[in-house]
Order: sequence, then structure tokens, then C-alpha cells
Amino acid sequence: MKSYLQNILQNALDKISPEPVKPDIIIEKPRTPEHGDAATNLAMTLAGTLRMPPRKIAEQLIENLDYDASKIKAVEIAGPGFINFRYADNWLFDQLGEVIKLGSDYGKTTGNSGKKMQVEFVSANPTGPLTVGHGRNAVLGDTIARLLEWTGADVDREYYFNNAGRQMRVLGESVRARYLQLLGEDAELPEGGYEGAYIADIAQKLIDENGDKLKNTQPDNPQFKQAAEEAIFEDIRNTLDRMNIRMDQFFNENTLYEDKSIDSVVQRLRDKGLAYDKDGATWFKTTEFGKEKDTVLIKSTGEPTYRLPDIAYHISKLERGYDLCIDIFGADHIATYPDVVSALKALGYDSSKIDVQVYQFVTIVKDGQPFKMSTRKANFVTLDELMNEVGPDVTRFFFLMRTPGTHLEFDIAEAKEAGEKNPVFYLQYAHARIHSIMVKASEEYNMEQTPDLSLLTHESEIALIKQVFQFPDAIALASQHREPHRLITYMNEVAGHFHKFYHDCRIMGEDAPIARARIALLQATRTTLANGLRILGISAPEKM
RNA sequence: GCGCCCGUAGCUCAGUUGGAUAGAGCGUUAGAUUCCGGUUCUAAAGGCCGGGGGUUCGACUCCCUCCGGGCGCACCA
Repeated sequence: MKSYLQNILQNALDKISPEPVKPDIIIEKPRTPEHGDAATNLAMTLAGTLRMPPRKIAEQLIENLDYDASKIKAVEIAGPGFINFRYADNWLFDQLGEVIKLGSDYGKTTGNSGKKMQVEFVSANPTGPLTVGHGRNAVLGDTIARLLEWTGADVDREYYFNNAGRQMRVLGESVRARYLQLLGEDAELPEGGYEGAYIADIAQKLIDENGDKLKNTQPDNPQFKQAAEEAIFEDIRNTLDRMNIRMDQFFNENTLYEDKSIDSVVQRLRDKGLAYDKDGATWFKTTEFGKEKDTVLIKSTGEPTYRLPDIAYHISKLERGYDLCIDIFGADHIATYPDVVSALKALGYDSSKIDVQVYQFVTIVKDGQPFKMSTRKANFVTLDELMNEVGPDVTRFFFLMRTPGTHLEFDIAEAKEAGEKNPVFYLQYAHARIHSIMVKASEEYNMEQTPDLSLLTHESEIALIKQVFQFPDAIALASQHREPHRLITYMNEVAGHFHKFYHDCRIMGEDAPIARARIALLQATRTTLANGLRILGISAPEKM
């Protein structure tokens, strides 16, 4: 419908405009129903270029507007020059039939079809369990991937990790210390070691499997680190699985060293005069790109900083042929990714294919106090603990509810208490209630007959139909902005319109024709809610 | 000091890429339901959209400035 309106408006514009103009024609749903079902501000935006008053332009547009009366009932000028459209009733009923026919595919659009995309998210190094701090990243990434899939894209979910480096070495040493302690030896955690109880669990497992055979091996015996990495990764996968997240690929940073792509990046930057040596280190000339200081790529110890593999990694993504690569980053990375983009540009890659989504941090409040988390010091609340308390649905919903750009205050006590008062129940309850009505109705009425949808004339019925029709637009919008909360806002409105309808219009006890028509409307509403919940990765229960 | 993000009802937050009279939930107050699930619905109260300038037909939205909060600014990731 949106593109239809844009089409006929453009045709009318071609007739009245002395010179060809092709503006972006914005069609929106007015806030108040008196302003119709769809509106455009086209006449106002054109006032400047056509040098005519907006209302005059609107009049001429309408005079030249060639529209299908089976779709549009009325076109009006309002306010300073808005053009308002009202949909024809029969068109509404036809579309309602389409929604039911589409079923679990309703809401899918083709704006991104044929495109290969990648979303990289979580990407936590395997030094400990996933915490609520990682939760926002994980859920946002997965849901953005789902939204893109619903707009037609082929999406890969990728987890990038580093199992070398200092943190992992300290992790291995920590396991070794616990291992020795469990065997009654005198051992101490290394400086800055990991204090969490899971370290001792891993050490215990090593004892179960190897006894004390590892006692007299070298302190840097890789078995400790490997055992830790395996156990922690298994734990992380399980947590993600519980949250309804399945990665397509885990990408190990180490492969970028093995295939020499790191060296290649440095060499290519040198060739462009963008890398040089100073004080025993290798520097990237970020001052060329407006930064105040140059940036170290390789430390004087010979070890690269994380920025270098980051550049190589993004080159790898682009060379794998993705049309779009989305990075989900916390606010702490905000200052670092411009370097990566600069490097990609300088080396001749199309950096517009990299889309960095930065979300603001989650502030944990525990016992009424801000709570500073640290994986190393074992001050954290894990996602598993949270899911044990409130379940995966509430967990996902909590992280998706708000716009990613604002801080999310996560009060542990409130989340636990939230339980039944949590807003996610409002959506799930609507779905369960519809299911229950439909089961009852199918016992009472013959559902074989085709419903006569034109019997849906009540204000609440029409409002619900129109709300259901907004679904594909809501998905497309949330997908474009990479903001899942926009879909939630929409779905709350669906549930609201449904409950109003439920309150105003009965089914059981009504004559069969009207009952059948209303059940069809329920079917479409249920489809919308179920599909929406599926995108959010939240269950759509039949009973609660 | 520099860069980025955020200030909207008592609280938590929306606000359709500059539009028509700024909305919802929770909380408060007053109501509805013999009947399909009361985890529901209706209504009221509650606002200088942090302050001040600017841009234009029109600003919560864009620009500047100030105030207040968060996060970055390493040869750490």
C-alpha cells in the first residue's frame, strides 16, 4: 500500500511539475485516526522547489491523482498541506484474508533479499561465564539478525574470540594454582588471577581425568589453559542455547596470525606510507585521518595490539563476500572502530559495508547499590543465574525493551520480582487468550465455511485490523534502524487493540456468520503476535 | 582537557528518519465485568520535552552554547 501511494503521487507530480522532480515521498500513519489511515507531507516539502504554497500544491496533486477506488475511499487536504488517505473497507477485508493465508510468513518483506549479511556479536573471550553485562550484546545481536532475515537477508551469526594473549595465560595459571591446591600443594593464584569458583571446578575435572599426573609438569603446561577454554566455551554455548541463540561460526583470532594476514595488513599499510617504525614499535598514522595521535599496531615486544587483528578480521569479513557486516559493540569500543574503518578505506575496501552498532552499558543495581562487575574478581551475575530466576523469555525481553543508545539500569531484585508483572506477559497473555478462545469457538461453530469479513464493522474491529496491517512496516523499520525495541512498541499496541476488541466484541453466543468473521480476525492477530514473538526469540505460549 | 552517548509525567521509558492536540506502562484516584482466561478494559490527575539562543511554513527531533549524568581517550582487550 505504501509503495502504491508513492507511485500514484509520483505520477500526479509528474503531471503538475514543469520540471521532473523525484523527491523521497514519505508516507506515514497519522497519530490520530481523524487524519486518515495514511498521510504524506509531500506538498509541504515541495513548497520550496515548486515555489507555491503547500495547500495549492496539495490541491493540484489531488486533482491529478489517479487512484483505485477499491483501495482508497477518500483523499483529503488537511492542516498546512497534508494529504490524508482513507482505505476502502473492501481492501481491508481482502488484506485480512491475505494475512491469514500467509500465516507464519506474514511480516516478511523483500527489501534485503539476495543480500548476504553477517552479524558479529557476543565475542567474549573464554575467560568466564557470560554475565548480564554480555546479555544486552547477545540478545541485541541475535534479534537484529532475525529482523534482517525477515526482510529477506541471508544472515550469518559470528562469534569472534581470542584464546591467546595475556588474559588467557593468566587463566591457565589460575587453573593450575587451584589444581595444585586441591592436591594439597602449596600454591597461590597468580597476580591478577581469576578468583571465580568455576576455576576450581575445572581443576577438579582435571584431577578426575588425570589424577596428579600434571603436578610436576612445567608451569606453562598448555593443558590447563586448554581445559579452561573448553569448559568455559561449553558453558557459554549452553547459555547462548538457553537464550535461543545459535552461532553459525566461531572465528578464532589466531587464524589471522596463522595465515599471515596480519603481516600482510602491516605491509600494505607501509606501502601506502601509513605505517612506520618508531621506538621499536610499529605505528599506524591515524593522524592522517584526523586523530590527535598515531596508534601502535605492534608493540616493541613484537606483540600486536588488538587493533591490528581487528583490521585483518574486518578485511576477512569483506573478502568473504558479505554485502553488509554488522558489529555489535559496547560503548567502550566507541573510540576504536574509526581506526579500523580508516584502515579499510585506505586499503581500498568499501567501508560502507561495515555497520557498527554501539549500545550503552548495562548498569547493574544489586541490593539497591550500583554493582561493579569484574570477571577476574568473580563479582558478577551470570546470565544463567538470571535465567534461573526469571526464565529466558523475560531475560531476552528485558534487554530488548529499551533503545540500545540509552543506558539500561538493570535492577536484579526488580527483575526477579518483575516475574509476573513483567511487560512480556502482556504480549504472551494476549496470545494465550486468543488460543483459548479459538479452541472453544472451534467446538461451537463450523469453521469450514469461508468467513464473510465484511461483517467486521465495529470500531474496535477496524482499529485492530489496521494495527495488524502495520506489522511488515514495523519489522522493516526496526530492521533498518537495528532497533528491536521498535518492534516491541508496535506489538504492545497490537495487544492493546486486541484487548480492547475482546472487551467490546464477543464471539461465543453470537450468530455464526459474525462469530466466524471475528475468529478470522483473531487468527490474523494471533499470527501477528506469534510471528513478532518469534522474531524477538520469545515463546508464544498457548497456556499460561 | 578532548571525543562519543543520554537528560521527556512521581518512577521506568516511547515518540514513525523535521509534521497536525507530546504518548504508554507502573504508581495514585474513580469506575467496568451475571458471559469467550480480571495477568483485562474505561476515565481522571500528572509536562517550560534539562536551561538559553539559532535554522524555517513548522523543532522533543537539526546547529551553537551552558548545566547535569555515563563511557572512552595505553606499546590492556
